[in-house]
Amino acid sequence: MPELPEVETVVRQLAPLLVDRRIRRFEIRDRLLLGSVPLSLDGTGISAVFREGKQIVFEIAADGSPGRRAAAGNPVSKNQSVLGWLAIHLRMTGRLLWSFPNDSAQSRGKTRAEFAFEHGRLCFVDTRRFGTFAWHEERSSLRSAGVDPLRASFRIRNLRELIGSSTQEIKPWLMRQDKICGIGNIYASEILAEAGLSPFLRAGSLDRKQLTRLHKSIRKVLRDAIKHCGTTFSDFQDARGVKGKYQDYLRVYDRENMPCRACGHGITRSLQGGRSTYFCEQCTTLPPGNP
DNA sequence: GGGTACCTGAAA
DNA sequence: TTTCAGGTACCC
Repeated sequence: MPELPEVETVVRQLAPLLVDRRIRRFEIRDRLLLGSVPLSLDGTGISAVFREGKQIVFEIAADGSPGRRAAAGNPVSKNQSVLGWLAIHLRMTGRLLWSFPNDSAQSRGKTRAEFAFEHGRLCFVDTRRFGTFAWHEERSSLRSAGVDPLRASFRIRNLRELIGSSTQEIKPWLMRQDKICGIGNIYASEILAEAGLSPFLRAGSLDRKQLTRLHKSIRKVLRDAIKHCGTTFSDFQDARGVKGKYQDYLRVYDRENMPCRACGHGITRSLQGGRSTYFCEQCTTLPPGNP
């Protein structure tokens, strides 16, 4: 499910529900997750919820007493009570679903971990069981290697420096989390379609104009997707079980043989690194010798 | 770098 | 029955 926009959607919904709340009970039910959190979280508090790359992070504080709300812009992480950070990665099919005590029972599949609060519960559901929980004692160990493309400080020249003289094709390059974090298979195709660039171009071959278009498209596509609460195919749901809306706006992804929204030409599906790539042959110039 | 593996279920 | 799926870790 989740690339940057879907993770951001979940974080924005969970933060007001969870920050400064006490975890009554935290329970892991899937053996694949056992041992990932080396201490009991029962009775601890959540002092912040944020996104780091594609991870959802709960800052866990020792003092979970309610009403100890930190002043805005003054995170609890400044004081001594922070125990650590729980980083949740949803991988392909993970979901974090919130329900209030009086919500009617929803069908949500098998719950693999659950946080119980006074005012509701948060269930981690993950069909394919690829999702991970990781415990960090240092804030710095959370940081993903790649730069967050929505940070104001991410400029065209940063993109140019990251790409360098890479001979990798630009579409798989965009999905490299050690360079830019947050872009996955859907948005890599969408970003290139928005920029009018062939997914088969060598990353290091992009000229100044193409880099400018790429940089602009990365930010535009991710921001627009967040505005529409992400993309849903089969699995993604936000924290309240609602699907994203961005699939209605996709230019190319999952649209093989359907008409390009710009020129009407049929969308092509191809494979790169074993993963589907979608693009319009007419709106992009293929490098020589490519399909 | 690319291929394969992890795991489950839906669809072809 | 086979193929495919939004991610990433690990192997040459």
